Amino acid sequence: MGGKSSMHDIMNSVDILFDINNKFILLVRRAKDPFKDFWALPGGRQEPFEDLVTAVIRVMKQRLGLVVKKETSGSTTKIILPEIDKDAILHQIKTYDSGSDPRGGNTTLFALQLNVDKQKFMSLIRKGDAVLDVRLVDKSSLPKMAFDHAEFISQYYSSLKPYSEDEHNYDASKYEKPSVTVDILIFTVRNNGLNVLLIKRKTWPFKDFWANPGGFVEMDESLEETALRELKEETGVENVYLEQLYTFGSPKRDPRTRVISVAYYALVRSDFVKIKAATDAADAKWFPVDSLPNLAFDHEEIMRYALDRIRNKIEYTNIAFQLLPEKFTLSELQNVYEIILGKKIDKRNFRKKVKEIGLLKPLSENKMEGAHRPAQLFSFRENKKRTILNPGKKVYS
Amino acid sequence: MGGKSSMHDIMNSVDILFDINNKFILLVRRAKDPFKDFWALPGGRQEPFEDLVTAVIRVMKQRLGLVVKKETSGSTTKIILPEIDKDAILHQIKTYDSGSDPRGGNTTLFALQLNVDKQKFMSLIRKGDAVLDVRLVDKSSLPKMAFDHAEFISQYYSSLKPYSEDEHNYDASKYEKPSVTVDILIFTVRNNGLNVLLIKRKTWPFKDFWANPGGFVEMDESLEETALRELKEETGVENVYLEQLYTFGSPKRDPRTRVISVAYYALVRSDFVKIKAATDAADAKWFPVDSLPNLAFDHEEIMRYALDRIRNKIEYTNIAFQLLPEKFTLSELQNVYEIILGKKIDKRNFRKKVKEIGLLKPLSENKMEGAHRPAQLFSFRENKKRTILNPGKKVYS
DNA sequence: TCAAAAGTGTTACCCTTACACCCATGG
DNA sequence: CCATGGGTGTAAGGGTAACACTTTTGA
Repeated sequence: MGGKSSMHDIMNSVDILFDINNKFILLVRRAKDPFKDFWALPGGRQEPFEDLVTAVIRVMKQRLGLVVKKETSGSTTKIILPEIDKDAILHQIKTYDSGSDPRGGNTTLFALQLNVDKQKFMSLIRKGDAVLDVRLVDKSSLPKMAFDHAEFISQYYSSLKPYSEDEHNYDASKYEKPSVTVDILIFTVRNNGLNVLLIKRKTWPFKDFWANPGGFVEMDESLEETALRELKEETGVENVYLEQLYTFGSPKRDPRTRVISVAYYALVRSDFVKIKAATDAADAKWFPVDSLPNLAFDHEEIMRYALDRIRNKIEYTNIAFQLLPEKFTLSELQNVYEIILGKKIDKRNFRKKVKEIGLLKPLSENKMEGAHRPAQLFSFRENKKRTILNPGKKVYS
Repeated sequence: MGGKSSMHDIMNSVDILFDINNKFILLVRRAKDPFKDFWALPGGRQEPFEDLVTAVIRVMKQRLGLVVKKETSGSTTKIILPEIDKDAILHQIKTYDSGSDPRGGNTTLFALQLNVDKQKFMSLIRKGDAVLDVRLVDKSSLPKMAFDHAEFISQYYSSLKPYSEDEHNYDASKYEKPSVTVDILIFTVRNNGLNVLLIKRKTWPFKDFWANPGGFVEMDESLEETALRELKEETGVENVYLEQLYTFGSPKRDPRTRVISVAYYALVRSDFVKIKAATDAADAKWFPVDSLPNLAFDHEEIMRYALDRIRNKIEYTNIAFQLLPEKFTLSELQNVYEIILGKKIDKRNFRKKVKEIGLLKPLSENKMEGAHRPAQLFSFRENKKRTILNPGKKVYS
């Protein structure tokens, strides 16, 4: 294992950031070198074979005279202050290595966020071991700090994961809000297959994975407007079939923060599309839906959902028309159905139904292409509302 | 500082989770005790006074023959694999204490997420020091693991990320965020009609209007959990049919602020329900859907949407069963269909279909009620998946 | 003249719908 | 004995699905 050990006595330690009312931090003034007389986060050594959490609790007692109880469930530890009937989750924030402490060993930073009356909280605190003074300090005006504690604190506040707050307070503005994005699945028929437009992510998380295009909802636009804006940014197209698919909101679906994503899907004519890689994408490409790459986030689940919806919906609506140019042949129309449904349809039955519902306007032109009989061209009558595959069914728009 | 040190030679170590294509994990088989022959995450000791990141890179080289470069900016480290032109952020996941390793010391888990060709990646790997074998293993079928590595992996995938870090320091707070609520439309069959539960608002806006129950999405609960929580708060019921309906997000739908509402609907048995007015409601009451009062916000639109969905869905799914008690008569079942569809169904045709699909289990009991012939009771067979009204149709759950 | 796609009807089967009378019970 | 809802079968009609050969063109 690694190089030979050189038998130093390495000390690990723990530091504690008491985040009080999201305003104050509890600091202690050090009685000993290194950094004698400097302010620091309360902390101390982790004894050999001692748990990190045990060390934290011991340090609270020895440095601050603070007696707490703990309650563990799974990998979560709750710290309880019985005298003031408060509790909070003990969060492990980050482990810093020896660069930050001349004594060597690693230092693991923990944080405890409490919403309490300042006086009440401080009444529980007593100057302990190796401590000259204890004080609540406003987080925006910190004194000079020992070790790298200023850096610890600034990292804590710049990347704090949301904590849950008191349930009793119903003021919406005090609640932590999730981010809301609109993801859009853009489908087209191309190269004899159903294709979807994906973009390649160029940052963490899921760097180099392919993903559905999407973006944040602006405060003054509707969800559909967001979807249309994204669609235009990615493809340049504007008048297409667009439908809300589903809203995905698992708390952990995006590792950065809570993101709720409203998924839309669009059906576009591939000959209209000019792919433009938007700013947040390294690359953009059409993929056949039956040979997709690894997708980012939960986009595989979203994709499955969309394909189900399209295949289901094409049977009782006329959405397939969105994928055809203005003038088209009956074979082209049938081809779209076959591609989306993934199965062959009988030619005579298909044509019989198409013609009997009167949704198509026969044109006098023919499409001459290839060494075979020319095909008659048709266009759509907008007003009619019956479906092709199930003419007896109602049409749901 | 704490108790007196007892001069043990404590070893800290690092473990590395290669998260490949969001599907595979790189494991090594250990050549030495402890846990000889077991599979483990690649890892190794952190030398005294060695950086955590340096230890990680050294371990990659010694255990896996993997030569990487690093690039540090701020507290973020990027790992580069020059041979295959890939890079990824090295994430510090969590520090585990000595409980997880009999040798004592803390173990810090790092993760590296890569989207690469499996073969290409493995071509960079060579069995190294103290390693019998190296393999990419599907994350869903892990072998028995050394130490607590199975636990490490499971915590990693449940996204235990103490806080988020990103090259560009992703800062969700720089965008203004909308509020997100879940509204829930609770339907039941009661008094020979389809009814919906509404609550009376007791504050501005729409004071004294009736509205669908709803509430804010908490940061750590999924949308469905929010809906279930609201449902339980309002009605006390827990095991019901619940389905996401649609997400409403017009910028002006709530006069207070931007509120995006994810609507769910539930079908409940009215005999199970005990209406409790939650704290934010002056009153809660069942209303027949064909004589609704004025509704707050855009709740009339949401209601129309829900009724469309239910009436449509009852024809090709078995959701109606949710509205019946465990034992019921065929007339009661037919009644539910007639109430929801708002039209009469032929008794003989209905019974013929119900019986021929075998979804019902005839019971030997009768229901004796009123001055007429007793009715046979039935219960549902859960396993069958054909619909009543369109037995030929597929069933969409 | 051959390959390739366009174009064209009929039939069997199954599902849906319409329809009327007897049965068992309580009052 | 009568009012009330429970319980039962058949036939017509319509939509779906299966099936094969001719037409037109370019090479």
